[in-house]
Amino acid sequence: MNQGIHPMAEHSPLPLYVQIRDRLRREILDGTYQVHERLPSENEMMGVFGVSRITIRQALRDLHNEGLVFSAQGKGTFVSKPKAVQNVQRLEGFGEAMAAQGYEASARVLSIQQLKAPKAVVAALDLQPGEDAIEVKRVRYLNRSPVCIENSYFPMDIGRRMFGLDLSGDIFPMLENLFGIPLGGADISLDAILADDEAQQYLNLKTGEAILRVERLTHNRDGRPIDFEYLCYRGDSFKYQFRIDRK
Amino acid sequence: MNQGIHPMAEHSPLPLYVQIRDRLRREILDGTYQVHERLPSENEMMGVFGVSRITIRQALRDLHNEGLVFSAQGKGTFVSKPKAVQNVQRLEGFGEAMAAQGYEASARVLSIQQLKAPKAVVAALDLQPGEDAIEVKRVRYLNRSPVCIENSYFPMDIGRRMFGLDLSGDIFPMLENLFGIPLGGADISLDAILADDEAQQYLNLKTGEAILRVERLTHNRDGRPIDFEYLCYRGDSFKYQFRIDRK
DNA sequence: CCCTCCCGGTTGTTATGACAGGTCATGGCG
DNA sequence: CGCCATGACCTGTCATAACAACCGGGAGGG
Repeated sequence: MNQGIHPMAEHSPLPLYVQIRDRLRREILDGTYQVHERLPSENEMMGVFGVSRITIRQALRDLHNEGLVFSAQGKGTFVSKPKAVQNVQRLEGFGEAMAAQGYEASARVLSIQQLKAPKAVVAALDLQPGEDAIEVKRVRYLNRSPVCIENSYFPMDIGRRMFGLDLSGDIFPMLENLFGIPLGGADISLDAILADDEAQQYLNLKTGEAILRVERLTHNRDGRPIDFEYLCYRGDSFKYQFRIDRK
Repeated sequence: MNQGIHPMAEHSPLPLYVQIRDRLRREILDGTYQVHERLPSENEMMGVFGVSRITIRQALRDLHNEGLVFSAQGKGTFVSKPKAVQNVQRLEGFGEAMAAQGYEASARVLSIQQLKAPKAVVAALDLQPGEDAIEVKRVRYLNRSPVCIENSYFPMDIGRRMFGLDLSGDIFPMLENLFGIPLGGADISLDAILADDEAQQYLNLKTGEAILRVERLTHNRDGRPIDFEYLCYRGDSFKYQFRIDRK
């Protein structure tokens, strides 16, 4: 068995279902499987990948949750229409959103420091004038290319707990699960600006290129603002997508 | 077995994992389990519900996808956060949104014409290759300053009815009230680009200024795409704002 | 010709069993 | 006293097996 997917080739910590899921997703996205085309049956995949049915189903289940495939009992599993956007009524961080769409996201921490909160931060986080805040600067990578500079500001009682932690992952799950802060919603504001020095340096941009700037103020469930961020995306390599409904 | 959950009590077509999932969800929402409280372990639940572990895990998997619980290997499964508050963002046109905020908005129609739909429009509106569409080009003004160029594409059956109408107002209410088309939702995509000739001309921009570009595909309530638009906003005079919630 | 029944194929559900890997408390050793 | 090894407990992953529910087409009967 395990002819298609190598079982645990020494240093292959990735679970089998993850390998299969990612491969199927790649093949769906690159057109190997057309929209509404039937995927091989679970039984066939068992043979192809040399794994048991439960493993195949686990991979398909994830793809189903992502909205990439749908199943019909007695008929098979099919590629669904290529919806560009799905999870958008939901507040998600960059990494969460990208992971949900099958991209490989990572972050590099540039700095974390305590400073006197700038005016905009004071207003956003509802601080006292002159109060300190914690600033976290990160660069976001997508498929190993820098796409976003992220400047986050936290109130002291939350931000001080971040020193010494690994901030290269997603912050939202960390706030929720590690800090026990239930997140509520976020106010988002988007505009377009020209690349400044910082953007040119970290995003490898030339002078005069366009930047998609996002201001995001995230609240906890009680409505207290807890995270104010500036996100500067390369205009040529990122789109902010979402879906809204009428009434 | 099956002491807690009755197996298939005559007319109980609900799968066991659905019954367990729904019961756990109810208990989470009504406070039987507090936020961040540990749920019984999978092993314990096997005994309580009298089912196998795979069934328990299937129930927990669904709750996990709903964002109600999260797991930590070696520790247990925990309640993540209370119920979902769906604050749906309302789909509004430019004029509607501006009027709601007390601004004075107007529009000038540059052109309306029938043409062979460009590729992106064909894909968005789900047309046949080579099919015609109606294009409406407008400039949007806020307090008498131009802030947005709006290129809208409609399928023929809808667009042809627009000739001769006054298009200087809002299109969405027109579609709903005059045409009797109930609107559903819209997929929105934002990025940043540099001003092109058209933008420079109509928005009074210089070369090399940043543009906030919005692609908006609006559907009717049945899900049929009926309006595909490119909106190009001056980066320095307009912000796109909205609010989203975390599940 | 048409309708029905059946059968092979497919997904849906569930049981049992096993091992890997993480967490945590306890207790023994230095 | 402090450190760490150990084991109990937990979730994560995967295999094998079975039956149910459903779909589609073909065989057979009217």
